[in-house]
Amino acid sequence: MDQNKIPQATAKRLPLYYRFLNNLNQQGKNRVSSKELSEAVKVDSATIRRDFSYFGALGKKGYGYNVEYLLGFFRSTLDQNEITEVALIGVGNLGTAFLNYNFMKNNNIRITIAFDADTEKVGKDIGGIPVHHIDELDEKLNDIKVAILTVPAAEADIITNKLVEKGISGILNFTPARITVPKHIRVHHIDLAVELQALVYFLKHYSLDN
Amino acid sequence: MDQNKIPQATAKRLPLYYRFLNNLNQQGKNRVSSKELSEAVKVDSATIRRDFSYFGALGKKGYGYNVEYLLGFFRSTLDQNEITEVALIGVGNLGTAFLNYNFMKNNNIRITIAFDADTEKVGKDIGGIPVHHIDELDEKLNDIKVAILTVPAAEADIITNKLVEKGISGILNFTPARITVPKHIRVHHIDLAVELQALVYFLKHYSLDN
DNA sequence: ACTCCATTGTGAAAATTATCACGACTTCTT
DNA sequence: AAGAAGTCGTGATAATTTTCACAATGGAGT
Ligand SMILES: NC(=O)c1ccc[n+]([C@@H]2O[C@H](COP(=O)([O-])OP(=O)(O)OC[C@H]3O[C@@H](n4cnc5c(N)ncnc54)[C@H](O)[C@@H]3O)[C@@H](O)[C@H]2O)c1
Ligand SMILES: NC(=O)c1ccc[n+]([C@@H]2O[C@H](COP(=O)([O-])OP(=O)(O)OC[C@H]3O[C@@H](n4cnc5c(N)ncnc54)[C@H](O)[C@@H]3O)[C@@H](O)[C@H]2O)c1
Repeated sequence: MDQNKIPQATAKRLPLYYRFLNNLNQQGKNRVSSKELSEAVKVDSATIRRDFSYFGALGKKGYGYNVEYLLGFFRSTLDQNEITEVALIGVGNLGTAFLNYNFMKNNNIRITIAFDADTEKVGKDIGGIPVHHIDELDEKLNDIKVAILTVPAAEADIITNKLVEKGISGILNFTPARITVPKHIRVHHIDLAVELQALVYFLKHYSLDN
Repeated sequence: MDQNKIPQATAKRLPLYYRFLNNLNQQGKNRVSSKELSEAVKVDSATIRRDFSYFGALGKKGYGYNVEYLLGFFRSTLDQNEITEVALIGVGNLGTAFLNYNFMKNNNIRITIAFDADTEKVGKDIGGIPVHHIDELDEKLNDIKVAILTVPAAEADIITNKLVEKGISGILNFTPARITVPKHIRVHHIDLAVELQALVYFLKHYSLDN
């Protein structure tokens, strides 16, 4: 595809930059330096300049970056002009929190459909999003390329297989299961228990100043 | 502190290894190779061996690793013999999900106290955890070194300052705000909107086979 | 006891990521 | 108009992380 040159580390920071540029724009600021941005997002200013430079010369020497221009640039780079629809599987504690959350502030990604196995939940609207039975996945999940997985770990592989068959491209996996997918499908794991344990480990084993 | 030699990338994987070793142990397996482990946790087997090697020679050539031994080793390395208490601030959608979640399967980390500003929520027990008013933070938050932050973004800095004053060491921050802390305090950000946007970006801009 | 096989542990190389440091250019000030 | 101050873009370097590849060695089978 187009920009295979952009380092993954950079790509992961783009949404963060985008959000802060939006904030600045809403505050009416029209100029920003890598130094200011650095303080806001806690990323070294040289790293920010390097990140931006992969997209060309976006700023002006001695001046900084024009907020509106940069924002527009990232909006299209991050495909925020079109809406990306996302499905959520597993309307439990975590799934419900996501459905109720307004992802779409400054953000054109929407959860538009949810699935669960529990007949208590099926048929409801949660946060304005309809919950269907998981058996209807095949019928209802069309043209959606991204799924959020918040089912119990034991169900993760089964559901993943269904999603893969249905032609999903990316999965944001919140279950502790490390799911197996064909290599053209991208999975990002967010493993809350691991994050918490890792934080505790760092606190106990790393010296205070790093 | 003790093991400043262990790369951060390695440290972040330790809880993952620990969990899978627990699973294997419960399944009655008493032997495992880096290759098997690799398939389960989706980390290259050479990386796993390298990770383990920072702690010494834990395995046997031609045999692999003894599950029980390795598990015991990681249990003490990850301080899973003692309980780590954690506070949660902000009992909203996300906070409630965490309180209801049983973090402690194979895991000695517990949320033991929660705080909120909403008097509707104060006084309740959610998932068996008492919710106190945020104004009681100073009085009630003692000896707890780790906090999970799930308040609205606009409150993040205020609450962070309170936590810092109270002597917290680590914060797991779920708000989109990039909070500012003295440098001896460790903050891990889990930014769900950023993760989702990054996933979408990868899908659209990276070729299918990587 | 001997051979074969699997698998570790690790030097060395490669890949990725972050940071330094400065020349070039812009804007601001006087 | 000239000089000072500020800030980018980037070559070079450093730091970190991953991966290769294989000698060394323990275990299993005969
Ligand atoms: N809640 C947390 O704080 C938390 C933290 C870390 C990890 N997780 C993980 O996230 C996942 C979800 O956690 P949760 O607390 O929301 O669990 P939950 O039990 O509250 O929710 C799971 C939901 O999935 C539904 N479900 C079960 N089988 C299904 C199937 N085959 N198809 C569709 N839906 C199905 C259930 O009906 C339920 O609504 C789990 O894997 C959990 O380990 C949760
Ligand atoms: N829910 C999600 O799916 C989701 C996704 C991404 C990010 N987030 C972020 O996580 C945070 C929490 O999200 P949420 O959906 O749970 O929000 P929420 O509004 O449901 O919950 C926030 C809670 O914080 C409490 N609160 C407000 N001010 C407080 C204060 N000063 N002290 C203590 N408590 C206070 C509120 O009473 C409420 O219970 C937000 O910053 C949000 O941006 C949430």
